Amino acid sequence: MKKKLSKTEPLKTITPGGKRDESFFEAVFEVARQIPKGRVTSYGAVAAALGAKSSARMVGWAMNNAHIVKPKVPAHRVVNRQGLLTGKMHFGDPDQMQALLEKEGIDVKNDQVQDFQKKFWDPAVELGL
DNA sequence: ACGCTGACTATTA
DNA sequence: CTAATAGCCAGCG
Repeated sequence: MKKKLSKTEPLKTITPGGKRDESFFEAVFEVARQIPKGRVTSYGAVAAALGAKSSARMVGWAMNNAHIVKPKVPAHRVVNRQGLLTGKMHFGDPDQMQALLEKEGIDVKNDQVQDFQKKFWDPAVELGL
């Protein structure tokens, strides 16, 4: 992270509070909200469920709005393919993500989810896709 | 309008 | 095993 002087609020096209733009984000948020407590998924899995498996980055980018939109999206349940908490630094407090996961019964060691594959929740399957 | 950056992933060396 | 590279798509200077 070189430097983040961007004071400007990211993304206004989503118009939080006034849902109307059915963008890629809403789809991501919807899926992310379906993640059961005590489960985790990956950006690629969500992207794949949306039909954009190649655009895992867009999912992560959408997550950037997750803590801005309502209702709040459990972005802490979304990790990378390795079960690594890559986005923990975006929660305001890096420890918040891990704390939330552990609170839900997920073991996290060194920013990595233990038994990730066992706790993995695939939206493409669970949602009947 | 062009180029850089990014909460990713898979492939190749 | 780890490191580097390409593909991805949208926002921002």
